[in-house]
Amino acid sequence: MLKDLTKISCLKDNVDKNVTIGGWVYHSRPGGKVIFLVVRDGSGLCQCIIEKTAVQEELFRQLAHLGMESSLTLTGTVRADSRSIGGYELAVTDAKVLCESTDYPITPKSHGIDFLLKNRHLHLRSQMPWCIGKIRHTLVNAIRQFFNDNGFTLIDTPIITGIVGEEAGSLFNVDYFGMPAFLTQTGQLHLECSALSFGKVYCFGPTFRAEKSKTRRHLTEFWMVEPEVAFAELPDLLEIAENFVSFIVKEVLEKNEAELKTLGADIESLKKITPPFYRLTYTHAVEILTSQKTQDFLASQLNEFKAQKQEIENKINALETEAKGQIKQWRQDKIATELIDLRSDLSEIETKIENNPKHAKLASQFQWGKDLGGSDETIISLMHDKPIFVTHYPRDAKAFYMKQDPDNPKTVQNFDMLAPAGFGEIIGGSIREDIYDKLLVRINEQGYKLENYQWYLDLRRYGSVPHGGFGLGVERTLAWFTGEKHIRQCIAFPRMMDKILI
RNA sequence: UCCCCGAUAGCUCAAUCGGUAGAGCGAGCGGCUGUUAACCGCUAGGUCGUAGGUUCGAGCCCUACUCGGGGAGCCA
Repeated sequence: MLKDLTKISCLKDNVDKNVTIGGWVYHSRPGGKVIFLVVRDGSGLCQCIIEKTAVQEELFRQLAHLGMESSLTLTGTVRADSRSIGGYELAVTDAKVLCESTDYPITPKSHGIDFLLKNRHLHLRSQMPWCIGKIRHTLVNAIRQFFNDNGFTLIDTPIITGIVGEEAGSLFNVDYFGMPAFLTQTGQLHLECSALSFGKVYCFGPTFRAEKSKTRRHLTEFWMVEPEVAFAELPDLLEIAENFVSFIVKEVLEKNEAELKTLGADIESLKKITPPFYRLTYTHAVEILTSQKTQDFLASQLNEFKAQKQEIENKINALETEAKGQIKQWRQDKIATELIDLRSDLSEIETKIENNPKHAKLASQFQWGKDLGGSDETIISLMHDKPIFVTHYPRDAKAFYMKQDPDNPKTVQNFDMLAPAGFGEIIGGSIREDIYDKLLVRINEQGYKLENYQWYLDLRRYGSVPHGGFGLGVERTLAWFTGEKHIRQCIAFPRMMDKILI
């Protein structure tokens, strides 16, 4: 069966030939003498034309009544037609229905997020999840390719672990034959061992955080890639990170331009993502945040938001006035749909207007020593058109293993990479403390049990070298590339706080 | 844990001052040779999230709860 089928993505190579495709009804527009069936097969969409005179009468009747997501095979001649989606269509001569679907829950009209998540097992067939899935595939491949081509060795770090990376206690507990264990929140500590064996290593897999964060940037299970490099100093890491991010952007742009367009991604901004990225110290970032320039920037943003709000309100008023007049029913419907969209835009812009002064206040009152908050990152991110490295955070705000900066002992040699245009943190990383005595002090300061870290200290006892690494979140990166607002759309089966679907 | 918003047909949303519950999509039937979220006609579809309260009368007002969305903290 499979061998007899032609993939829709290959129709362009089969013009004027007779082929059979197998797929699902994505959209149906039955007419009296001609039926338009848009069929998807996992490789693309194809409009199939069934003329009443070209097929048997009973088959025509059956095809005219096919519900969305009915599965079938269709045989016919491929022809180029600019009116068809994808530019090619199938003039059907025969078809075989495998499964007739009726009452498919997901309709061509808009749905709420709750409904779509409850129907995730079916929603996965829709265009948006499909496009994101194809881009994710490219992204994951590009990530592996970059590290494989640059001398890194893949290390599969454990998912069940007894060690805790950072002090955060928000880990999932596992009852491991009566012993306490956790689902991993990072492969870093295992990678440090590995880096002292292989030199350059990386791990790539799921990671788990039991943080009670219900936002569009959080998942409890997400995928992270973490390189770790021996003999590396901070500038080395930044260079690897910017080359890495530039490479994966380039790959996605090359291989998924059509999907990016369908999703409405900002392709022009993505094309700007090339080395070098901006470099900013934490101290400099604080100066920016508390500067008049930032206050002016936020004030101008506020004005822009207000202007946008006014514009949306004007549109709403105009449509409401029009709807009150004597107009055709179809126009009424169209107005109703537009109003729903506009009201949703309006509510979003109102939130921004409400938050702007709060963020401005937070930024202006920012004190050296605190970790950068989400809104602070967003402000820095909005002020740049390329990714920004923020380096040298205060030692007290960061994890115990980060290496102290010799030039300013109050800071550590770490970095976050912020995606531009308000997307925020995509990467977090650091040089690790490689001096035995200093690490010992940090472990004691944190009040950690020394016996749990003897093995970690061993790495500093036997052939310690400067080393470091970083972690990049796959779903956040994907959200940034695609312009998707919710991170949960960027994984096939999202796991969120208080919610496991299938 | 805290703050804000919401819950009306399978889905997305209306319902003016508290006064008989509405529309589109989807489903079913019929019509239409080129449709692009097609269009036109007809049909079916409701315990207004749950429990109380105020009132002659509650989808609308009040209280509590449940569920969902957005945000803070934390983070990739």
